Formats: sequence, C-alpha cells, structure tokens
Amino acid sequence: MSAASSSPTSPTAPDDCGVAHLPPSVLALVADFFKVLSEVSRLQIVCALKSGPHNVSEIIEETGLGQANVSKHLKILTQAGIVTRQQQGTSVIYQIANPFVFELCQSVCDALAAQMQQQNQQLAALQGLR
Amino acid sequence: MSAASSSPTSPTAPDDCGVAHLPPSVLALVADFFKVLSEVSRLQIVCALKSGPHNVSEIIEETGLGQANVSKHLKILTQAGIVTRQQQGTSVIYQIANPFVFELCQSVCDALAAQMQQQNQQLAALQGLR
DNA sequence: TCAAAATATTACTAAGTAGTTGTATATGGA
DNA sequence: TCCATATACAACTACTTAGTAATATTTTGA
Repeated sequence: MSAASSSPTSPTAPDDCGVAHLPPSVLALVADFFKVLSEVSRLQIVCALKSGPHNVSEIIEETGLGQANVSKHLKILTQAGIVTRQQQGTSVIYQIANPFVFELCQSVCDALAAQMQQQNQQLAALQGLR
Repeated sequence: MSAASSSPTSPTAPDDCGVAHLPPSVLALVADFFKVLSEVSRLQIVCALKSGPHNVSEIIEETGLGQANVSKHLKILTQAGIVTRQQQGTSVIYQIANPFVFELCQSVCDALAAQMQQQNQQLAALQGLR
C-alpha cells in the first residue's frame, strides 16, 4: 500500500536506513542475526530470560527443552551477543546482553497482529459479515 | 494473543514487551518472520525495493540472483506480508508492504555496529593500543 | 582424592531449504 | 494464430541445522 518510508518521528533516521546499497557481506551479518532469532527454542530461551538472569537448569525447566539442546542454543545466543555468560560455582548464569531484542520481537509482534487483523477485516468484508 | 492489548498509547511499551510467557505457537509466528529476513538473498531483494517498486526483471538485475531463485524468494516475501504483488501486463511489480522492515534492519545494524565497536575497544585495551 | 552435580561437547540422524535446470503459464504484438 | 517476453513452478542436489544420546569437563564438598 504505502510505498515510501516516511515516519519523521522515529529515532532511527527514516531517510537513511542504511540497509540499501549494502554489500552482501554486510547483509550477511544482519541475516545471521535474524537467523539466531528465527528458532522457537531460542526465542523461548530469550523469553525465559526476560524476567532476569537464570542459570542453565532454570532455563531447561522453564523451556522444557533438553539439556544438550539448551546448551547448544545458549552458545549460539552468546556468540551472537544476545546473551552474556557468567559462571557461578558449578552453575552458569545467562542474561540478556541488550534488551533491544525485546523491542525487536515486540515490533514483529505488533506488525503481525496488524497484518492478521487486516486480513480478518478483508475476509469479513468478502463474506459480508461486517 | 500477545500482551499487546495492554498499552494502546505507546507503540513499543518497554515494561510489557509481550514476548515473555508466550506459548511456542505464538513464538513460531515471530520465528517464522525472522526466518524470512535471515537470508542474504531476501535482504538483497528488500534492499532493492528500498528505492521504490520494481518488477522482477529489475530485481534480478539489481541483485544478480537467478530468475527462478528470485521468483521463489519473492513468493516467500509475499506470503510473509513483507512485499506486495501487482501484475502489470507481462510484468509483475513488487513493493515493500510495510516500511517497518527497514526500521527492523536498521535496529539490527545499529546494534551490530555498537557490538563490534565495543569488541574493538576491549581488544585495544587488552593490547594496550589505547 | 573421590564423588556428585552442573554444564559443555561430540557424533549422529532427520528435516528443511537455497540454488539450479528445465518446463509451464500467461501476456502483448505482428 | 503464432511468437517472443516475463514470470512462476517442479524436481533435484547439496548443504545446513535442530534435536538427541553418550561422553567429557568443571566445580564443589566430603
């Protein structure tokens, strides 16, 4: 529908999004970051850390995932800079490194909700249910 | 669905990010959306559409991707609601459906840049390069 | 030093997907 | 109607990766 990007109020510069004319080498970094967040299990872990730092056992319990699986995902999240690792005795405590990931997820949630609502309205209009 | 119905005033409520306590079924929608943006080729196409609507041939030329490949990616982007499709004669014109994807990419770019800068500073401190 | 607990790693299988080649389906013009 | 152009689709290969079972590593306490 709307073609050009025009939202002057947003803190991120709308006219210079920086994403255009970027070489694939740079886009690969962005793609890799999105890829880390493109798995349900990792989003579950991120959600589990929303309430604060947790050790691995707590994350396993909260998510219901297997131990080896959680360990692997935590490594991926750590390497991506999304969570930080801190050892405490035999336990290892993980926490969100940058809460902006929650804003990211929220933006997507909002967009998806708006999208679904629009689809529902169009469907209702087609069916004359109004 | 999400906790998005709680704060109608602010677009991104920081206290109620809505991403916590979400069932995997909802997280799957978010994950699928991120997955669409987690491929360099699709980001290339999105970038190509930053300057405005383009037909498939133009996208092929701008991205350097194969025709069948572009067609497949455009289908994925369309199904995800990221681009819209409009036929014009023998050509099909695609355009960005919601410019918020650019804000998303920009947020990730900013975060990655800050992350890399921080790493560089830590490295310099370790090496005493100041 | 030994044992137990917590976490990490390895090896493996199964599932998903990006890219390609070949083909099919329009659409407009001669 | 026939042909050229533009786009979509199908089948295939190669590669990646999520999940799991088994094992290794680390730390604490007795």
